[in-house]
Amino acid sequence: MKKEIPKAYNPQEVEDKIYKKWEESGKFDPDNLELPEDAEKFSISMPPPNATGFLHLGHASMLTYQDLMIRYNRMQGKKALWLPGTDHASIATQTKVEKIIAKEGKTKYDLGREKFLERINEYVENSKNTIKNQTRKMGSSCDWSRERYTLDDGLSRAVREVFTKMYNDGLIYRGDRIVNWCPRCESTLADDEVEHKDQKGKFYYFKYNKDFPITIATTRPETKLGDTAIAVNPKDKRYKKYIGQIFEIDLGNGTHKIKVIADRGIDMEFGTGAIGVTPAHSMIDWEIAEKNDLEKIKVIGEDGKMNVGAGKDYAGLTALKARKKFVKYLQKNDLIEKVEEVDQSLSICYRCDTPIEPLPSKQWFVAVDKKITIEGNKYFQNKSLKDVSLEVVRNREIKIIPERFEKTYYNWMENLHDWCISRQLWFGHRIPVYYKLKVDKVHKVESQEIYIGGKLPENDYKIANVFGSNISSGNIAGVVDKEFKENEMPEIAKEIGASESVFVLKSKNSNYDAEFRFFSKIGEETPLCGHALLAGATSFDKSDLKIKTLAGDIVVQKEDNKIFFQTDKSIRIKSNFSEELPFEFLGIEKEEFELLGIFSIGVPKLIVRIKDIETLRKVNPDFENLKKWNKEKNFSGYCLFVEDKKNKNLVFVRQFNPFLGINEDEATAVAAGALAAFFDNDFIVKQGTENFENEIYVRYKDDKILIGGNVFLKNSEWTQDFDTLDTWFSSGIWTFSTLLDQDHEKYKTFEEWVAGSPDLKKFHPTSVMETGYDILFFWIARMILMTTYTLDEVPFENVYLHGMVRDKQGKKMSKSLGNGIDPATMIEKYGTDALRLSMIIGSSPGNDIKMYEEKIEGYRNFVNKLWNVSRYIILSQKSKVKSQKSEIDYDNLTLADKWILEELDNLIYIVNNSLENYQFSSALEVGDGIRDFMWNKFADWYLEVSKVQEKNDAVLIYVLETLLKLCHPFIPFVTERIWEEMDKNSLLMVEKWPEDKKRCLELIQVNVDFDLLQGIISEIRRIKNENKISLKEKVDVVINSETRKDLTKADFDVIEKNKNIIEKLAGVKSLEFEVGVKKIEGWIHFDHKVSVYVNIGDLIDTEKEIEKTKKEIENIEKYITQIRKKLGNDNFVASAPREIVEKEREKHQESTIKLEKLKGKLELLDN
RNA sequence: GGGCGCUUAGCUCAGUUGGCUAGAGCAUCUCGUUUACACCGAGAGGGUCAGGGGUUCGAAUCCCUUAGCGCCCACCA
Repeated sequence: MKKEIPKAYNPQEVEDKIYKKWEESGKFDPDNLELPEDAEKFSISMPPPNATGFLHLGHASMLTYQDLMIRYNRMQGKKALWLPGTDHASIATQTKVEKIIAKEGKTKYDLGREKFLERINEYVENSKNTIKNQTRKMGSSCDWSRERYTLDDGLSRAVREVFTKMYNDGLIYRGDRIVNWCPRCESTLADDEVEHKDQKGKFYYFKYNKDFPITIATTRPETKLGDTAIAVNPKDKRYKKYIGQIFEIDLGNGTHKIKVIADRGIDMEFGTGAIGVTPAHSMIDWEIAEKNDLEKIKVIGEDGKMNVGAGKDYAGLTALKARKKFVKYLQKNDLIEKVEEVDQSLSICYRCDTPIEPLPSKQWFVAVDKKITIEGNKYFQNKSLKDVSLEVVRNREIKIIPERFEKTYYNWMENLHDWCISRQLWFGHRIPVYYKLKVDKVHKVESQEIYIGGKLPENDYKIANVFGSNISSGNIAGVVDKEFKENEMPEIAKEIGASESVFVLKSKNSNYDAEFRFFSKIGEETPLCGHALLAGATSFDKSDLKIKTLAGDIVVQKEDNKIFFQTDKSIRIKSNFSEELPFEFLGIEKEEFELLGIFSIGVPKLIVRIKDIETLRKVNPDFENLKKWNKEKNFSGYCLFVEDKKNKNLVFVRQFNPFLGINEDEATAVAAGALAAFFDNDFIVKQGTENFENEIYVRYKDDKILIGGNVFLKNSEWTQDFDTLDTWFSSGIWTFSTLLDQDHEKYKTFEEWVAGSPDLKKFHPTSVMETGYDILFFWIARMILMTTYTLDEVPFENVYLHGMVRDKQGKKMSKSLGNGIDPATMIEKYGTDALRLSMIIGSSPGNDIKMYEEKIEGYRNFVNKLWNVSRYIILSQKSKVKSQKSEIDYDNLTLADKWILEELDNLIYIVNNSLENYQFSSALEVGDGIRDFMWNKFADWYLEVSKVQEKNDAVLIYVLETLLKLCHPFIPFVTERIWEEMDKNSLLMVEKWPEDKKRCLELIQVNVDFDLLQGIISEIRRIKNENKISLKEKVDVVINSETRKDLTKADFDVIEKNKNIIEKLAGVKSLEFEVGVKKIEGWIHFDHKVSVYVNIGDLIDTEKEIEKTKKEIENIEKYITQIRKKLGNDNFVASAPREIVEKEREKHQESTIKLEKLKGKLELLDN
């Protein structure tokens, strides 16, 4: 009764079903493994794939290695947990979604923060599902019930808790420092998120002006507009005399001072030996400036374009254009000495390849060098994060495989600078810092009250809104819904902590609709206030307002959303004022703008709406004339903006203040305040620039407003920091945040939470962290840093680093090169098992692996071979396998049985050994691995023999079962499927892993004997083959030994006993053996152990055989000479180990015999 | 500039304290549709272990050096 088993293994039909079966069994969850309490744990935290896009071969390889380890350990009876998840990957995901919406012609500002985040979440949901499905496709036996996402509620709380803890321990601080800024992402980057690209560049040698005594050299002339010093080496004789001198220069952007300073770090050989110090736009210059207390002039803005600091000739230009312009300026003034071509490395963003601008900025940092002591902590006793992170690897608490990466790790860790963790991205964990303004702390940002982590306290006072670029010049505008009393206002201002404040009060005085007070300093009333007007005007429904101010009465008219003002004192504004606007100074036609309103802090300004963005770009003011005009009209400038027709929320504002000179911050504050007031706080105001100097984006609706890094408070609530945390901050706590009890609300404190999380106790530290070496720094290092600190234990015991997957040429796979292989396609074509094998075989820790389709195809054959081996055994069973409980009868085994059992035992040992040492490839293919056993030993020899001798089902089944177990971690699908076919009512996945029994007392003899059989069979086959005799054609064979020395009685017994095997496998008609025969008819060949005489008459090609034999003789003579030389060397005999010498002697003897035989053969052939 | 790695058969790679005439798989060539498998079987050919030097009784393996390739780090302004 034969079962139907397909001839070829068909993975497509099998894999999904098998995976479902595993998943439904619940055995991916270690709690369902029915193990004793004290069973050893084995846990892996799956490196969370980015929640973006698809799984690529890199993921496939990672999943393969981890699944392999998990399955191996699970079968060994350990509590095996593989915890899967995904990472929100803020910068990568946000960039991706930005690209997607760009195809729709939109930017994130078009959508606004909320909608944009919705879009991202939608996208993430989608890719998470894709990733999960593809992870399943790979056969990953991870515990889906414990799946996590970095933005999960629990994980997010963990982030806040850790942040707070670090803050409280003084390890997190907010600092004003130079950071890496990506203009495209509009965000900071950590040092290691910056990549470098080699580039040709020009090296300009020039002087600031004709009389300047020192020439400097630079590749970025445009930054020199922000120079405040020249640094030279103190030993440099050329410049010594200038050190300490201060020069005044003007590069066309106003005068500033240049101080000549000494710095030992300056290379005298390089360039001119003098460098222009640009504190705001170079990391090293920043440090020099810090040391020397230099002024820092910012000339490039967050958009990567020159800002007002560079002067009006440059403001708004891209750095590149500004460079050209500045070089032209230098040429015109004959200041350039020479220009050289040099190789330089350009810093680019690791996510979008945009060149990085170093910019000064206020950001949050993790202090890595600060030494702290935590009571009762085994690591932190006057140690820094860096100290401990180094220590745990140095003392082998964490082992990195391969070891050489430890050096890399040390090197990186030792050079680590404070880690900038704030990002100006929208997607991610908001920094858990809340700000609140208070009276006595209002003057400096540094003294803002800060609330870290957790929930906010109750509101304790009320402000209508606050605006201002910095607190010292910050403004508060409010509508106070109560009767105005003469001396009340200063008190209110004090109470709410305004440094400058405006109040609009509803008046009961019938002459006025409102009254207002503006306080330029606390308690000091002043007459001017544009925001007040706006704030006030918008607070009333009436279209005509009469407002009382200290400056006089103002009439406000609202018409079609426009507001017109008329005052009797400071400004005369008519409703037809737009006619009077100096549009000609702006370089645009009058139809292209309209007056919208007026506002002011000190001096009134106009607010003008421009028709569209294009028009706004055209604006090119004539400052000289504007200045004059302003003076006449008592104006200080304009605020121009464009309202997006489609989306009312998008507004670009451009501020001109030719009268006072432009102060970015103030302009921002003014515009922001005005607009916020005018539009009833419907906007977030974000300082930024696109093409214009001093422009402000009023970008989207929210209840929070950010102005130039400060907050715009509404309703006096605590306001959370707008920035998000570096993605790696949350990844850094991944190993334990995922194991914390997700029902976290029942724990009040972090300590309680940790104590109340059983999984954490059970599975942490994780056993192995398996990942690519490319994220050693990004991730591994940060996990070590964060976990040792937070939990007082390491995140993992071992780190296994795999290499990158590359194409056949060794190139990185990438979409642009089109050389990528899609794992899904490969799985479709060849099956997951084949793909997995192609990942494992030929790979070694830390080394890249080359991947190409032919390789995968090759391993499909491997899988199929196993399938057919099993098919044969299963089909050839006399009785059903199911009831096969019969033990192997060890007393009744044939030579082949014994041989295969010993070989199998040896295989178990090899596989175990390889896996324990993370040598996955060698378990399978290298040397005597699984492949060799399965294919070359079991299939090619044992199964063939078993067709000849009486079948020993018990042996066949035992070997197959064991083989399947050994194969399972590598190729889980096919093995499980075969297991089914064997009618086992169990899952192979949780079968017990084989142990090598070391029962091989007979091993050596068995091997020798079977080797003899194989040798004879191979020899006969070879002879036939070389003489073009079909294997099928039966020949007569005589096996002979000239002397008893090389072929014993026992050998003859073996041959006799297994005669039928030789006859069958080698195609032999009659087999005889003799001793001492010198010559028989026909043809002769020698093996090293036996001589085989094959009687095949005339069919031999004697010439060829003679030649071959001669060559062989030559070779062996050479070899013997070598050995003799060795043995003749007294030094060798004296100093080499005894067993080596003994081996050499044996070799000598054997080859001498062989040589004699070969000579005999030649003699026979010659006849 | 500093660090790490690689170079072994046409290709992909093993070769773990230095000791089999340096091994696999793929590809090549020859023969073969033998009732598990042509996604197969039987056999064969193919390497100055990148070059040079050194240590050693003995080097693919350890040291030095040269060349080529690759990667990482770094503030050459």
